Amino acid sequence: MHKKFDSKEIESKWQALWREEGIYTAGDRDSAKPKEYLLVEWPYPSGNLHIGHWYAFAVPDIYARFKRMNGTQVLFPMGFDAFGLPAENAAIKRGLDPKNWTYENMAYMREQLERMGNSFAWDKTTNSTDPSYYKWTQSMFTQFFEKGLAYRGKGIVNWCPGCNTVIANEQVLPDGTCERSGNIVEKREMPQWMLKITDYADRLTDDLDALDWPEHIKEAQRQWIGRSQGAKINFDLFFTHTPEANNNRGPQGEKAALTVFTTRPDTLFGATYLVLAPEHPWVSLAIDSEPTVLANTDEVKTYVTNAKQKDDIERGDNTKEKTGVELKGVVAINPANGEQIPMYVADYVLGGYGTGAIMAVPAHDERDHAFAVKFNLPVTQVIAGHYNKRHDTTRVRRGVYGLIQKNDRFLIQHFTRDDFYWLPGGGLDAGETETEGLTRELHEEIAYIDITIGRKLGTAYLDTRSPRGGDALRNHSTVYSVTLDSDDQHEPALTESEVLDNIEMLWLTEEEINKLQSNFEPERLHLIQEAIRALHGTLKTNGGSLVNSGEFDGLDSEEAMEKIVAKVGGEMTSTYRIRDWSIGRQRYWGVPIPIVYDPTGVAHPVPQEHLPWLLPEDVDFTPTGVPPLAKSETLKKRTTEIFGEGWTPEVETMDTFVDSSWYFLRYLDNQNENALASLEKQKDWMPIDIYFGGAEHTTMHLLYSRFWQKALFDLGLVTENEPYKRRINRGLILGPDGNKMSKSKGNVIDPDEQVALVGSDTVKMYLAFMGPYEGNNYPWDMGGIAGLRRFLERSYGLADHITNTEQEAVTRQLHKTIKKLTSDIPEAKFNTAISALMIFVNLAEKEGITRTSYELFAKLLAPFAPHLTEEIWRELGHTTSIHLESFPVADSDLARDVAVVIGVQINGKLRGDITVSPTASETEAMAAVKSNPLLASRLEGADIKKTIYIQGKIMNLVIHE
RNA sequence: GCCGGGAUGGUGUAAUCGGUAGCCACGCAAGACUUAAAAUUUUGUGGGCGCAAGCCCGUGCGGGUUCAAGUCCCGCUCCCGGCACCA
Repeated sequence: MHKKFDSKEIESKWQALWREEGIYTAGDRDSAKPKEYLLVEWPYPSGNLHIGHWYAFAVPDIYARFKRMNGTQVLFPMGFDAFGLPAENAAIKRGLDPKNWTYENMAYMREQLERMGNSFAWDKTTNSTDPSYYKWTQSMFTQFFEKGLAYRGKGIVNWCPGCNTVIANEQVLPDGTCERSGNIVEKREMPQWMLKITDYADRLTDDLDALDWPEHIKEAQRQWIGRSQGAKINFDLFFTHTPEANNNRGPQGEKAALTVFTTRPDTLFGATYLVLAPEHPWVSLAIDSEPTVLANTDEVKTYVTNAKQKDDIERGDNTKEKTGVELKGVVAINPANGEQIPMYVADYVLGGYGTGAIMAVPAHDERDHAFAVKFNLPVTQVIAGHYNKRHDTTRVRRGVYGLIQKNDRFLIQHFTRDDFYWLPGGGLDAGETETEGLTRELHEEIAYIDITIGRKLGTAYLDTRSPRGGDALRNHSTVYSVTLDSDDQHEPALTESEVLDNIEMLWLTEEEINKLQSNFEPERLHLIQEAIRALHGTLKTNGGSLVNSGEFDGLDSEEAMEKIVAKVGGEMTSTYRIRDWSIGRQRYWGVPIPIVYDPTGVAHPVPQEHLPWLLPEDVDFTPTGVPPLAKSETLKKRTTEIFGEGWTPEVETMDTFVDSSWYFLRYLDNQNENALASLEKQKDWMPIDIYFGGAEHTTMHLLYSRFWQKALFDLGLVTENEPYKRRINRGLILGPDGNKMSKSKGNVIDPDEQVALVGSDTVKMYLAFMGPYEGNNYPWDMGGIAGLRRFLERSYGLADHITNTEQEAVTRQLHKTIKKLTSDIPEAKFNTAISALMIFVNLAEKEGITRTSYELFAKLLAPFAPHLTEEIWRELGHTTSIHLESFPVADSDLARDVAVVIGVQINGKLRGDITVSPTASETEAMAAVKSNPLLASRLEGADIKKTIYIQGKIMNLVIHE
């Protein structure tokens, strides 16, 4: 019978002692030890710990404790992100003071956190609402302001009617709702406090490469920042409706011109019209100009008005038909060839991206092509080869393969729907499927890629002087130029008949290729597969070359870019999807923006000596859309007293993401009154070695705080350019029904209840055992947690199985377990580590265990079950904490097996197994096979052609039967 | 559409420099203990055939490479996450 495991009693007893002895106090840096800074996301003090908090904090504690026992000085702090709307909303609803509400919650939650039994360094704690904290938030803000990094900008902002405040782009979900309240976000035009995160877009993208983060997070940030490299090119305008407008020069005497942004300057010769976004300032100027420069002002005006009323979702629907209106009476001059091209306003061009104006190249852009077809605009192909750069990051998959075979060579090409629009036919015949249409087209005229046995020999491409001349192509007047080797030596061009005469052509659909795979003899099939693979590699790197581009004809598209930009006086540049971070909030419970306005309305930062710029308390914070701080008399009075009559305070507060952008720095030096954190303390601890957190922060907190750190770095206030070396994203704990926990679904698991039921150690181990910590979501399973409780009871009960001597197998298993834990825990593979502990207990319970081994086992279990192991440790007669002990080191001899069971395969099929030493020779292993009657009988009279023996793994015999 | 990550028993998962697929746990079934139930405990548990020894099949689907494939290669399907008329 196992010993009674009174988790409640054990937990409160040892928690009190740990607190009393301060064994988790971080104190000062001890340079004799290596350091590890482990960070978990500080919680919002909502008033109650939920199971997600447990998953977020209790499981990383295993890692922290393991590291500590391994002689590392660990910093594992905890604090509260305590500003924010819930406090204010609770205050409004129940007539409370947000500050009291927040501080009571923090006190209660700290108790709950202590009952978790984590090894937090409470001596380093901080919270964002403490004036000694937000003094520094404000100080950094004013320094950003002085550097021009914080500014009051005008623009269209996201207004959340639920929160009664502006929110940042990152806080708007893809469906257009608010990340906090779920309300549909409105667009409003108003002045806004912004941080210039766009200035750091390049560094935020480039520096990701060196971080030890999961690739999907890095990639999500890259996409969010959305850098695209290209060029800005000016197009001069020419007025035909009001020719006198051509004489109007700008302030510098410049002609009227429009700047477009393009990622494909190499296709400039193919730009056959220009498109402006409805929001483009030139459009409003043209509408309002006197005398009017447009021949169809009213039509344009109507279109623009309608377009602006459409919401983002409607405009973002790229499946709908393109709309637009020509700007009659003005044309643009293509700077490459001097041609006059028409101009349009259309809502498929976005005002907020690039320059809000594009050059349309319908031959090489799907959207431009769709628009050109609808408005009957010319399509000029300027890149030869089927390959469309727009899709350069991807490999084509769907579509049609063409396979050309000549002796041992295969010529294979693969086409997709995107190739249609410049193919001579340009579309499908009636009743034809896509595949049929492509096949038909490709039978007639095509580009070739020459592949042989997995090696790229060279490329060939379709070279036509008459890209729109579908008829000419149909009549087989195409000239194929063929490059025969990878050194790009151009062979004399072959005529089409030369090519066709020498090659046996097979045009295959995907289906047929698949069929081929089953019918071809293996050797040839292999060749085809290699060829297809090489083809894909080729497609990825081969951008095609220029045609119909004057002096640039024949140039590779990649190298043509800069040359064409140089010729037309453009500028190579990048644009970004990311917008500046809007941080002003029209609410009360936040950090006051430390800005005052002089009597003329100019903004000035509040000087350092007046920080913290305290949040006033005489405020009615009923949300009306008017910032509550505007109603504070004391704030007004304070401003007047310090700065003089006529000066007024800024009345907005900061987004709480600002508070959490630097909290990890304050932990390091939470008492410092002269700096946010001293550089010495930062050198001691930064960067953060592991940041454990949730997926929801990928493009918000994680991006903001990286930006903040870089901005501080440039100010010389921090020692590191990147805050987080490694990031581990955990998943979600779902309700027992597999759904996200929510009160309305009634599937919420209360951790306090669970702890009362089975104990803190059990809850923690259950959460760690469910599966890999990184990534997955797991439903709560009542049976599962009972299993962990049983395991701990049996671990405790091992005390009843103590013997004077133990079987060698037990000792060996113990050392194997040490080895397994030592490699699994650093990789955050807590589930397999626990599984190893279970295997050991299963064995030890059956076979008996010595007291020495039991002590070692207790230490192994200590990071996972800190309370129970402390109890076991003390019962074994120790007077100091087990958590001050060192983690056991595996004896490499004992951790190795003396004998292993390995499988024996005959002709690749498992037919039995043998027990041999892991270092047994092939002769020894063969002897073992022979002594196995079943295996021996199978080998009787057989001719062993080949023996494959891998020590400790497998024996495979190939025989003639 | 593009990018990133996945798919293994009834369930969560384990095993990837290719080497006995299913460790550990849950669940389930049968037995022991009990008046009974719970708890505990023993045994079994991928599917099929067989009294058994054993045999056949099996890691989303179709192929391939290899003595040997969950793992590598080619093609596909579905699921999760991110982005999306971003020029």
